[in-house]
Amino acid sequence: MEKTSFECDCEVVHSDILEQVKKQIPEENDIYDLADFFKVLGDSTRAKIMWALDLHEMCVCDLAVLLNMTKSAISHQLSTLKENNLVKFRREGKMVFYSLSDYHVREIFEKGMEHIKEEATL
Amino acid sequence: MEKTSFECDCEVVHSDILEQVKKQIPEENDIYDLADFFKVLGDSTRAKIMWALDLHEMCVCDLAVLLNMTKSAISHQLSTLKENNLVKFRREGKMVFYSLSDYHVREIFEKGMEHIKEEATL
DNA sequence: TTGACAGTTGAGTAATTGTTCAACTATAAT
DNA sequence: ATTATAGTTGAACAATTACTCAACTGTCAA
Repeated sequence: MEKTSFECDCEVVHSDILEQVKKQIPEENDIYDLADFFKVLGDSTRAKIMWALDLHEMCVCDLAVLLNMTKSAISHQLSTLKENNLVKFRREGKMVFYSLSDYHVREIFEKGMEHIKEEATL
Repeated sequence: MEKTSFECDCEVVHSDILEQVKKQIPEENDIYDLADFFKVLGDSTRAKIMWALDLHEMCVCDLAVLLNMTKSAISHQLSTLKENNLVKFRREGKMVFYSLSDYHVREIFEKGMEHIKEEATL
């Protein structure tokens, strides 16, 4: 344990552990991007949309009926998902069909659900 | 395509797809819990803490120095992580050491990072 | 018992965010 | 061209939330 004088209100830390962790922890930007990625999945409306699109491509109206929300609300959330490259879309006449753009997402959702289910049994 | 009269502002939907998706989509509560889980990971401070704890157990001061934040701010976020069963802790004298409580989290973080890295090459 | 430090907690504040509303664009049909 | 419907977009509002600050508890040492 060593004295320190950082901007935080701490006086004693385990500097050996700190050094080790500083070396191995991912870059600031990568962690930031990762947190942003999880933040996008961390809204129940977007999570429902993602699950639905994982099962089948759907148009905005389909999603609006499924979630019992307005087209506008769905479209806003699809826009967020689009910005984060989680969904892709194709236009067919007046309709726009959305689907998942990345296979990782399914795996992440499944792992997350495992965690949820396991926690429920504690 | 069929006429509908839901509370949303849609008139025509693909009812066959809707029926299929409704049958397969997870329960409302499970999706809600999952979104909450991702929401917890979706903050850069908490994401940094989780990465750090994945590398080594650390006390509050260690984390405060590592992230250059106050003990209070760290403690609040640890509290959130605790509530969501993502970290566990042990007291040793005046210090409290935190560590990850669930092996799923590491896998989920790694999958998420894969997604980020892949996206960066697009 | 008193002082020092690690950590927690609750209230308050500033910033973020999900939805609504209204106006808009795009496509197709008459 | 006009009308109708699918979808998008920006502003505004309400709700959430991350951090600060100050006061607090818990543990150890003298």
